[in-house]
Amino acid sequence: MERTNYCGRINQTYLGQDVVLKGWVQRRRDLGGMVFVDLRDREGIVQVVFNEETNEKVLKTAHELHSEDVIEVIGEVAERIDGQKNENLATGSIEVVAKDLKILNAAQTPPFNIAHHEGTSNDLRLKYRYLDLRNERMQRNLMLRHKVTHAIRNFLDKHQFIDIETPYLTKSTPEGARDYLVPSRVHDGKFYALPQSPQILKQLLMASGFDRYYQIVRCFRDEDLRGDRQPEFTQVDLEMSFLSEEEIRNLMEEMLKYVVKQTSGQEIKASFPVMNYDDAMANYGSDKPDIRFEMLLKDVTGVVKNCDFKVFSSTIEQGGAVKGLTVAGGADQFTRKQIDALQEIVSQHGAKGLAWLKVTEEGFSGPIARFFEEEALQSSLMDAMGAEAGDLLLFVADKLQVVHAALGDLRVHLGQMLKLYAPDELAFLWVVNWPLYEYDEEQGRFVASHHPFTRPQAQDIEKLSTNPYDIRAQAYDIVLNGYEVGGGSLRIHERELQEMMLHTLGFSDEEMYQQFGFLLEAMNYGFPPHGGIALGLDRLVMILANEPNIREVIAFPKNGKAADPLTGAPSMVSKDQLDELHLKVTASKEKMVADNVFDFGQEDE
RNA sequence: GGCCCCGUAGUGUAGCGGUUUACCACGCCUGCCUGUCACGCAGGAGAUCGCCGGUUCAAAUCCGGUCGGGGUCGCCA
Repeated sequence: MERTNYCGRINQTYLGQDVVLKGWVQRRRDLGGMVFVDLRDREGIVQVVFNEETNEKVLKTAHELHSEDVIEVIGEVAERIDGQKNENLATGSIEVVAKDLKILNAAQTPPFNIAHHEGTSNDLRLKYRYLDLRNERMQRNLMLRHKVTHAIRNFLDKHQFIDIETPYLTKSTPEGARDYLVPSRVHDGKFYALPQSPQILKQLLMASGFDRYYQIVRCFRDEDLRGDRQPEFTQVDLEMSFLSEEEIRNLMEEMLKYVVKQTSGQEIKASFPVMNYDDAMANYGSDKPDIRFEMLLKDVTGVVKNCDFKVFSSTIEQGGAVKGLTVAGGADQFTRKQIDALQEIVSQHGAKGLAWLKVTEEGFSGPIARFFEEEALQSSLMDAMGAEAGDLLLFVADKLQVVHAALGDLRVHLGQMLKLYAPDELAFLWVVNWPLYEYDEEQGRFVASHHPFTRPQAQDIEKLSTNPYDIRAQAYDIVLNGYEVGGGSLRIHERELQEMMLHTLGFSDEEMYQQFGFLLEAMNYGFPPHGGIALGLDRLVMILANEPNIREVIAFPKNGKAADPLTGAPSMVSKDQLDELHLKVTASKEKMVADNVFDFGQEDE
């Protein structure tokens, strides 16, 4: 029989009608003379009733049902009498009285509780991902993801964007993340690289005159994973010709508001705040500030420069800085032990310690209070920190970079710990005026802070040869709730400027032509002014879904070691395969076998 | 690569040198039960305490190593 309805979609309008349902047994409640089954499909759950009056034979089969059996039920939709309705269930006011039951496929007992997978190890969930994805939360997340991409495509189509695919087998380029390499059978000893992003190709599409391009595209980076980073991830990749930075930002803002409206129903009216990179670093200690709450970093370097607390004064003497956070009302909230736990957070970022003061009506208290007894010092410190009685003051003294990293992270932790924002709040902002270059101490050279095709700000171009560190880029990041969900820039479209840029990055002429010759050459043939942005789709969906980890919005993610416990990838390959690819593996066989921990398909019987 | 945390029945956990025959809950199996909804009741099975080594009269418990997982710093233009 053909299915007539989704379980979760049955409601009062079907009363008295016969329905054919197909789904999974979420739960059986067997009362002997009657059986209740919670039947589940992608749209939800409905209660099915089996009893002797309707069909004795069917009741007998119902006694044998197990969790996750796939069944077909034919029955009549009936209203539940008062007192039997279930308020916690969307379909709780009705039930399906079964007339017929067919077991389409019986199931083994699942290896973990599918409906309540909280606390189940990540590894087990990934190994049986197809079961984990039956969980309501996972179904909801993947459907949300679908709605987000659907809304994006819808919006971009309306705005004349053209979806164009770019190759996955492409050329390895220096700069940036490590590439995933793909060996070539046809070309001895040569490799393709999977794209870290389609950056150059989308620029070339601008040269071709497509004017507005987009692609929802997989990107690959062979770097260590994090909660918000997977080795393969999805970008909403866009490029536009003839638009200014502001025009691009406005369009993206409109798109993001549209996406939020379409998926969560939330209407964001105000325009996104635009913050200078320098201000973000100074006030939030981060280039992706979470502006759902205040608690700004306060600079007290000038105030404590000459104080008797040597940790402060000598750090400043050596060129460092002292900054702090004011935790409003925190004096009574935090025990000594809890403050020690905060210390752990800052030390992860290289800070040597976390100094603290509690502000009381009588002045400061705490282990370093004795250094701040002088009244003038006390009041100027209070002023600088914006503090009042009852507050907790936390300080880090170190190199400015360390201070920012430590306090920036501490701030985020405190915001979370003290619940300083609503759980479903969405706080977008733009971070602009990025430095074009950063100095990489390890490599002893400048590296592009965005990428080598980023356009310097017009007034700074002359500094390319004199003072690269001082150049600002026409680059912009879109930040949401403390996550970088996208970044873009205006690009260089003039050959001469692009060559200057690459020279500053340390490229010789030869290296430059070898790596990027095709791009430079394209710039000879009428390359339009252009710019673009790439949004991290996984992160965006993660935040909209209110999930703490990007894995929860990806159907088949990798684990922390970039492996897939479900399929067992990556795995060893045969010698024949290697030979054909002209490859020789030098890793020890023992190590590889030991590393191959995945076993499956083996029954224990 | 560094640092931190975790590995005990199918799942989640308790136990942290000897009163242990390794606790509890869920799940599983058997039986009973006609209005349950994480149904209930009675009974039952299920664990070489990740692995290797050491300390000890005695190790799930302490120590070292190793493997696996998670987080984080580095890394991620």
